[in-house]
Amino acid sequence: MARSSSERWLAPAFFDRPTLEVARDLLGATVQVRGPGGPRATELVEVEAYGPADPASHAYRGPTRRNRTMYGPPGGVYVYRIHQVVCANLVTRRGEAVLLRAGTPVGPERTSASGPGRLCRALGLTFADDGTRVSRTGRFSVRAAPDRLDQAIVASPRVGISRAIDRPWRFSVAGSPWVSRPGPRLT
DNA sequence: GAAAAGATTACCT
DNA sequence: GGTAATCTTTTCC
Repeated sequence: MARSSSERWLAPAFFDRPTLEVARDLLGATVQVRGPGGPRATELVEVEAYGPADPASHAYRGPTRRNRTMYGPPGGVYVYRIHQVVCANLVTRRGEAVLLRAGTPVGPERTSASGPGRLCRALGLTFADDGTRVSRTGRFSVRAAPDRLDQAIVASPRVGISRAIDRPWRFSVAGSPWVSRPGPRLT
């Protein structure tokens, strides 16, 4: 699916595509979360794909209590906890998802969204959001990236995993100051 | 039922 | 650059 107008909200069908394609197309997209204090939004600058037959994926060993959302419909929001922090993914095809790793600062406070835990905290996402679905008018919505990104997309190894560390399935916007450390590989 | 590991972050030297 | 915090899920016995 090609990128479309900058005002287009992504429908669940957008996520029903190969995970690597979805991951790349999410760079530059805007994630918005509506909450009691008003909507909070960030423009994605870094994501990671967790695909099929992927030893690093939470779904590698099949459905479990934790990863059940990954087996739900495309466009689902899979939230998991790690070390007192929550991280958010968008479900693509069955058992696959894209981890949201970093975005531009959020709100007038310019709260940091650089890093998967900080991104969730900045948007006000909690474990209670696990299992919700992307929708134009709901709590969690995603607006399409511009037709053409100003900057190139960089592929590099994923962060913080111990298996399948060779797969370059981390995608980031080249030169963005908000990409989480230690920064994308330059090659 | 117990133990280990973890898609992280903050703070230390 | 290294490590502690901190706790749930998973995995193994």
